[in-house]
Amino acid sequence: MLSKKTKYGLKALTFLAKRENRDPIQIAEIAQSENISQKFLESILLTLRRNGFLGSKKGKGGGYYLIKNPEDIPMTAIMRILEGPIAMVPCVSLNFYEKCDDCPDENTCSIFGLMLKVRDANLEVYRNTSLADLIGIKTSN
Amino acid sequence: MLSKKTKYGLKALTFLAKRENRDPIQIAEIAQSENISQKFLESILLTLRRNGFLGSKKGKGGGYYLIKNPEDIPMTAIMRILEGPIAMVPCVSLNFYEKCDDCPDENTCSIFGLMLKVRDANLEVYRNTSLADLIGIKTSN
DNA sequence: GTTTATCCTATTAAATCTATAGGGTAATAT
DNA sequence: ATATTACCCTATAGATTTAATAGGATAAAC
Repeated sequence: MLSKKTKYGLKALTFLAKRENRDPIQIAEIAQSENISQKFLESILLTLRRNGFLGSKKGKGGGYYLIKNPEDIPMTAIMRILEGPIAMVPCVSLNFYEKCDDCPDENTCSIFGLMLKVRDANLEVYRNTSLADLIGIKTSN
Repeated sequence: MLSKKTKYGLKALTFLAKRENRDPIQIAEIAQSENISQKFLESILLTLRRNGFLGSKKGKGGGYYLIKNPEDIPMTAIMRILEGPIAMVPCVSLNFYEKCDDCPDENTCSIFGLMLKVRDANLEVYRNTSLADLIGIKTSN
């Protein structure tokens, strides 16, 4: 399941990406427009700023704004920050590798190969999708 | 993240699939061999039996056994039973469709298209992998 | 210096996942 | 028959994660 955190984060990012200019937008405006708890969204935007996706400005006329071109923000980056590892098990994760505590040996694990294929399939999608693609015409089907 | 339920279920299924015959195997033996809490595994096997993957026999000499050929058990089926929907959001789910409560319109939702692609990528993998594939030689990479 | 709006940590509330408890039921062996 | 074995089944407790809130600190604008 996609967490609300990721969902809200993506909605906020697309909201900002859709705008013609990069003037700061207040949290309140995004929250209201996208139907998101303002405080919750606040913590999400903070995370996105700390990870280099957003810039912010304090005080009157302040708010958040995109710091990069939407074309240059791949889904892999956003998903890893908001949702965590793309892999379903740590032992096949590229960026969050960890040994599975209950698995004695990856080479004999029956699930390992499947999880590898799943990871690659998801990576393929996320790598080939940027924030810009999300605000464009909807994908077919 | 893959739940322990699914992980344990898959391990139990592969354990049973690997055997040469289809004699009943006790829960205790599977649990011990795969390092799984016996009571937890019990409830998982029960689910798998109720969904037509396993048969069971009571009393002495009883246990669980595979009811189908491993080749005829696609990952889609197992994942849906144990892990739930393959889609990350209900609005793109084939078998568990539901409208997202916070989304006014799927046609204008910026995430919809992405989630559709992710779902299809995962389906592609799960549809083309059977339980038999899990006990074979490990996938490359 | 007052207002505005982000910054930041901590805490609570809710939901989900994992595991256990404890007795019921049916099959087998003797 | 009856004792034993092993699955059947529901409920519940414990642990973890997710979602949301609280409340003040900091910095910019006017």
